[in-house]
Amino acid sequence: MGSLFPFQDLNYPPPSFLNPKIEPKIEPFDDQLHLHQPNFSNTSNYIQEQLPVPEINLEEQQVYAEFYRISELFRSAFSKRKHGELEVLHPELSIVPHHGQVGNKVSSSTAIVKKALKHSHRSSEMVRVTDLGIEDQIYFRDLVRRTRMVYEALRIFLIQEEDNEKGLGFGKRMRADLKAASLMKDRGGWLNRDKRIIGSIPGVYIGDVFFFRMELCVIGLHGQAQAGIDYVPISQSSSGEPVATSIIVSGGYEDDEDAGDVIIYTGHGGQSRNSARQCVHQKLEGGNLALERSKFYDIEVRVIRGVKCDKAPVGKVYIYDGLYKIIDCWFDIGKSGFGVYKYRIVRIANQPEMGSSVFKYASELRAKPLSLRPSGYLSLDISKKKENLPVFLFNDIDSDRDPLLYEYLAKPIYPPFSYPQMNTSRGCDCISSCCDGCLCAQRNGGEFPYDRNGILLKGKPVVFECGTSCRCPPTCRNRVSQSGLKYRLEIFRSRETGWGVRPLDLIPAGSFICEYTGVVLTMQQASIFAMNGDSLVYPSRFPERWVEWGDISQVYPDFKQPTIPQAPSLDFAMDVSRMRNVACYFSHSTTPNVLVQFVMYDHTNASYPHLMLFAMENIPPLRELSLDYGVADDWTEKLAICN
DNA sequence: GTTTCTTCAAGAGG
DNA sequence: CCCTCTTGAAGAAA
Repeated sequence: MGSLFPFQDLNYPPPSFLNPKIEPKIEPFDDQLHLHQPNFSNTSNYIQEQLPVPEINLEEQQVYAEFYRISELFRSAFSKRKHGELEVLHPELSIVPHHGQVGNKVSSSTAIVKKALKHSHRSSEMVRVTDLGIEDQIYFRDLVRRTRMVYEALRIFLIQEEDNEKGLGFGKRMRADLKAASLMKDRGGWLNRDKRIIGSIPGVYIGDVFFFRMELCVIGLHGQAQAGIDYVPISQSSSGEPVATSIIVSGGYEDDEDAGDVIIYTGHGGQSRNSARQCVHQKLEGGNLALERSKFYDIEVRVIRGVKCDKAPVGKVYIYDGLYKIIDCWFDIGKSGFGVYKYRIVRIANQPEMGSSVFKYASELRAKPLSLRPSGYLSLDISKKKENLPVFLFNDIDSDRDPLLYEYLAKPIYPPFSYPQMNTSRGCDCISSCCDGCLCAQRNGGEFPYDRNGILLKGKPVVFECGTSCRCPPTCRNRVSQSGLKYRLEIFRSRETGWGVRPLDLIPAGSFICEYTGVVLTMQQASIFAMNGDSLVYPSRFPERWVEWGDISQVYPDFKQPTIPQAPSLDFAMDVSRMRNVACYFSHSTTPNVLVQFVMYDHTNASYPHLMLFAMENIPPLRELSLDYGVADDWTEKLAICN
């Protein structure tokens, strides 16, 4: 089977960049300034009596035929098994605690992210963090991920709250991006404030995507709310010289030239108010001086690019592109005839590919896949139009064609008895779009599960979308996950994870990605099926990652993740041995970027919810998608073996 | 510690 | 779509 349980853990950066044998180093920085010799480290039981089958079309009949075929398999085997044994085969639902299990080594490095207090300014102590072991990498990735989830949850919460108070589209909007950051700062929720980190920030990977400048401040990637150059100021540097830490290249200066690996960057200042034109000479001070000093001492800077992106809330995203060095610095006359400081900034070799160029590549790939990659495609749509977007199948490393052997199943096959009997279910009576207080909102605990953009607001034990018995149109905002793919996906072959899945689009955090499909089996059916050595997925084994999504208890301690509607009993297994969809190829990770949210909409059997997959973070194009399959209780031991 | 100043934000309106 | 205005918050410097 191979691909069903891709248990190879997927933790970025990919293993080829790791060297787990090396102890983490947190180097004091000041000495290096004086030595002038920086050391840049490389960096149902099966219902016997048949219930009436609802009216179905031809295609669905074939699908049901498959269900009955499998049911028949069990019918013969079922009688030989006893209930007691079945219980044993049904493992307890286990919620894997993921935190604080990362080993003792971490404790040394956690010091650098110790929560800052409310009034504290940034520290003046400079450090460089390199050669983190894989456990530490996972730890920091998780920390950054969680911090970003809080930020995003808070931001969306503030917007929702404002909408609820003032109604849609009236008056000026509050700056939720700023407000969320400010609230987190007050609670000490910002990262990396007790040390100034030179070089890469632990837990932030090249290619990571941000929608707001303030988010860069929150995680400590770039500490300036607006200024493009962040640096350790003179007053805080032991050598009396400023040191640049990070720059943002976002096209705001007319004299910039961005060629990717090489940037001609303009210093800041000299611009008139409300205009991007130079109107006075720049001075060698502040960030300009810091960049010059960083060049002199050969110190690397982080580079973040602002890149146009229609899907982003502000038409722009910020992409972390890795470390660069300033190799040249001069004073020049700019296009407007005033003096500007210019810096030639070159990307350091042997880093993962730049996020911004991956962005560009992915957009070309969407437009003309075959001209960019003439060989390697096994299918340009493995779903054969069953999905509303093509699902690519790509393998350029070996001859494995395994995914072609399975029938593509866009929706799971539920047992007929899970569908409602005629006219027994009720839906809402909303005509255009669902409104507050309608039946469907009540089912979800009085609020809608999604925002206007279809972003999942909070993880819940189960989400009720509007269904077949509702009168609202398909465009209703409570029909997010039942509408199919919105982002293009590619199943691809990887040396690290076997078969995996990656998007061709940027997927914003909280977005619906796809459903996990297969043939739904009762536990009794499943237990027999499992004896035949076939591939089953048990929904109850997915750790409850949804509790992490939309959790703002860090800022509002009273906040509790909803426990209503009640958790489904999840008394089923999903058979993917013959029919499956793209979700089946997601890799496993203990720091996943995708979560499982149970959703009900088309049938009434609460034990058989849909397994809907949502993005837990902003997922850049071509980054592999990963799910927590809940199999890695012994993960740390496994790691030890791998190393 | 406080105040002033600058700043490659982001929203809204023209 | 681009320009301009407004509001805004952090951090550096004084």
